[in-house]
Amino acid sequence: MRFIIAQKEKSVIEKIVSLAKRKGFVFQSSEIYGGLNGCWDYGPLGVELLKNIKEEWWKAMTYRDDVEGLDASILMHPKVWEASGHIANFSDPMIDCKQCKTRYRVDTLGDSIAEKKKKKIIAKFEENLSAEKKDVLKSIYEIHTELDAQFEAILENKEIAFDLLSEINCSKCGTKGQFTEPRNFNLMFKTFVGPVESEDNTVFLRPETAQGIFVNFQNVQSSSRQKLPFGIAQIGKAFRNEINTKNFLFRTREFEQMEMQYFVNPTTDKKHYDEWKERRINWYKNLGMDLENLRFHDHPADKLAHYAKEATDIEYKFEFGWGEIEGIHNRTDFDLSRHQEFSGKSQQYFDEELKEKYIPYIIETSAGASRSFMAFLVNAYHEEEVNGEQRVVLKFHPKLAPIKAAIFPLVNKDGMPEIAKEIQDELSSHLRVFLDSKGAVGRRYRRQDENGTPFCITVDNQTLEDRTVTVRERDTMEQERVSINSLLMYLINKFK
RNA sequence: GCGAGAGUAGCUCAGCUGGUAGAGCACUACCUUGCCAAGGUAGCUGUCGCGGGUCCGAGUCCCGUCUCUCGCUCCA
Repeated sequence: MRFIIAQKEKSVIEKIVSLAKRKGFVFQSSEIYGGLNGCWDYGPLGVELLKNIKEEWWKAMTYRDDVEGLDASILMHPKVWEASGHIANFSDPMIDCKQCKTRYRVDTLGDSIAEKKKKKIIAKFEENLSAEKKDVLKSIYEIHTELDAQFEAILENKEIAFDLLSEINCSKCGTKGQFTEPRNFNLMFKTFVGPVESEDNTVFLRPETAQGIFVNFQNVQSSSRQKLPFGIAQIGKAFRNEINTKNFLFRTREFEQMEMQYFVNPTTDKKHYDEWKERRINWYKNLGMDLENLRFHDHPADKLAHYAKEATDIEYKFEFGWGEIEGIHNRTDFDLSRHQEFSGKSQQYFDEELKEKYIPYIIETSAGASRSFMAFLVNAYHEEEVNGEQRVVLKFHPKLAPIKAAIFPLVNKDGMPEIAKEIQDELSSHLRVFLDSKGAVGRRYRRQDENGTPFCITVDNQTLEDRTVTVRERDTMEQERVSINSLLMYLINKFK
């Protein structure tokens, strides 16, 4: 009996990573130095695609009378992150069981241990403790008298936590004394304002753009004279020091968000939440995302984040599974209340119509620009067979395509290159176009297919007679004759 | 962070048990053809991810490290 090992089919993601590199969509960051984990650079075509995605989002979200734009600073006052809950929730000490590799949050480790067992563990732990450490323990006992609180406090104390851990069994595999030392996982990047590195001037790179909007709520509202309901939109980079990165652009440490926070009267939250859900999924649909690859994933009530009353994700079906590309949350008045509390500045809004003051509720639509980029790229990727040959084509929506049209002289003689150049000059002040005269025309079509260019304009023999060109559509590969004079309008209509 | 696999030209890869690197495509120039890629001729391209070690000699063996992919874990 012989085993035939089938050659592993390359995953779509691998194909896309290599296509992205070959065509100049995405490169690995610092590649010549071996790369930096989870960091990627957008190349010539990638930056166009990303820019187009952001532009379409910006148009859809801010070209309306109830949404204003904003571009807040990446560095913010450290108190912002205390108010937002990021400092408290973002820095849990974790331990791993070396035996079975299970990871635990140290602060919740005690929850699953029975009281009787806890007593036993502590007794054994006290027995083996050095005199010096016993003093530490004493001071803890002075503050905490309850067993559970004592247990937790010991685990929170860096000096003696490990001694207690070595008496605890892993609840999964039962092994004792195999826990790693507690390590802090702070997901925020830390840096310093000014040249001196000290605790006092520590600041964080924002882990989300939303807080920049919350703290500017009143500035924007009063300067733009907006009345509720209204929103503030922002596109910008955010940073999270993730434990590990994954899946190409999907989980990275530096990423770009497209966020809109919509401020509403608390009694109308449900209505606005539903409306924005609908608008946001339609945005993806209208830009050509396949329906079967899109879905809402509602967060069950018991899994909601600390700030949310209702939450749903718009997910795209990647090869690795459904992945969130946008979150829509009803954040209630959590954020503004917290900022009011921490800053001491009122965040209330006076509603002229109702003659009442209240802290607005916030409906948030938080889209990942980088994740959308990846979803649009994956969604556009098609392998087709044309006359027995494989054709790779990126079927971007024309609005997203990095290059809108390519211009080819059929042959490099009889004045065709000159006419092609003329057309390029005319179109290029309106659209991003590309002139290519290298190689057989069929090959040039294919090259543009891989770039996702929706239209190819060819100058041929007939052009010399009647000033018309052929326009070849990317997906159908069908051609249409258009006169050079009306070419610009013809194309512009295609991008509406 | 753990486990598995991978890293050789811009891309896809070959290189058997160690003897200082190859193919196809791409790219450049010229010729030829002329509407759905890969005709001809010539040419360019690599300290074999990085750093150590063993050896007379390392792409090949050993150790470390970085990066990517997959599976866990994590994802407020």
